[in-house]
Amino acid sequence: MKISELAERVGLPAKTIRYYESRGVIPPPERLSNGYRTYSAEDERRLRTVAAARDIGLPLDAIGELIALDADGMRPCRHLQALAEDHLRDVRSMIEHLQHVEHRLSSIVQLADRPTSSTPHTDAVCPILAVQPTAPHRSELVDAQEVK
Amino acid sequence: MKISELAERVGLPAKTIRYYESRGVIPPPERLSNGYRTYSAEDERRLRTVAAARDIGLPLDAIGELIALDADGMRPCRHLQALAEDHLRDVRSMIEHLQHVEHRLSSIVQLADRPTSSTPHTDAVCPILAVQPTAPHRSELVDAQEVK
DNA sequence: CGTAAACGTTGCTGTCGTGGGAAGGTCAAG
DNA sequence: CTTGACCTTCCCACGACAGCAACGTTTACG
Repeated sequence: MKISELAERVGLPAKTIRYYESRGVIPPPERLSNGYRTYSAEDERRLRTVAAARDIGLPLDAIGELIALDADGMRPCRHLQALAEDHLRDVRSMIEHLQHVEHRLSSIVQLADRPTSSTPHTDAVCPILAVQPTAPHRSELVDAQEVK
Repeated sequence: MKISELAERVGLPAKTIRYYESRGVIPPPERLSNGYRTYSAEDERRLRTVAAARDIGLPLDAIGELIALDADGMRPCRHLQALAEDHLRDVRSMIEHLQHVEHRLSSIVQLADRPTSSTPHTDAVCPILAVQPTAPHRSELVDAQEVK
């Protein structure tokens, strides 16, 4: 199986598969005599695991450790559990934060709907932005997620 | 007011202020004879607006347009409203997505808690990852948010 | 047989919003 | 005079890719 067929079957761009290899997330596959990568069913299984782990937002480095453990014949379930617990905390705080932002945004939209009567011309660039900021503190950058 | 004082008052690192200037988010300030940036109260007002807009997750380019409108003497409230509406949609879909992820993660954590009896040794790297994937489709990358 | 399309390969750059650090100029205090 | 606290510019790194360049290989067709 060449890279574009694997890409088709797993639903990832071929470029992404090469990137995962270069990052050490998946082991380098065999090569044909012309230098083309050739993949086994085992490789496909691993790549599907990578995709599933990526879909829940785990970082590639952590996924790479899971795959490496698997390649060593270990069952990385304990490891995965720990990762999932940590990430679950992060996801929950992200949700909380986004709900604050959602609330702020919807009040901005509503305020902007009214005429200037209820939006006093303060000295701010835009009065509706002058409402109390959501986050009194911030520090940790949390990862991005994909949505359709 | 020099840059570190402005940074202190607004609560942003001086480095970030210079970055905003280089990105065209804020206009370049006056310079002292020695080349140091010097900021007015007007500049501080604008920077606070930038910080408030950034806290709700607006992209810097969009914020830059708001500030530019303000610098041209316009009230960018209509513009802001449109931005907020669009972003509100994005934020809501991000929240939805994260809630799916949260659900997946918590079921992974629970499954991993049980002994192998309930986690059949499938051919997957880790059986608990084999559960139905959350997102049947995905495409659009949505922005990251900050949390503490 | 030539050639064009459709693959494959490597490598570089850009995204977004910073943080970190280098290498150097300026200024006030001791 | 030196130390330390500022300021300046510039470059590198992050995560997870996407886009493009420039090139080699294979396959199909006239």
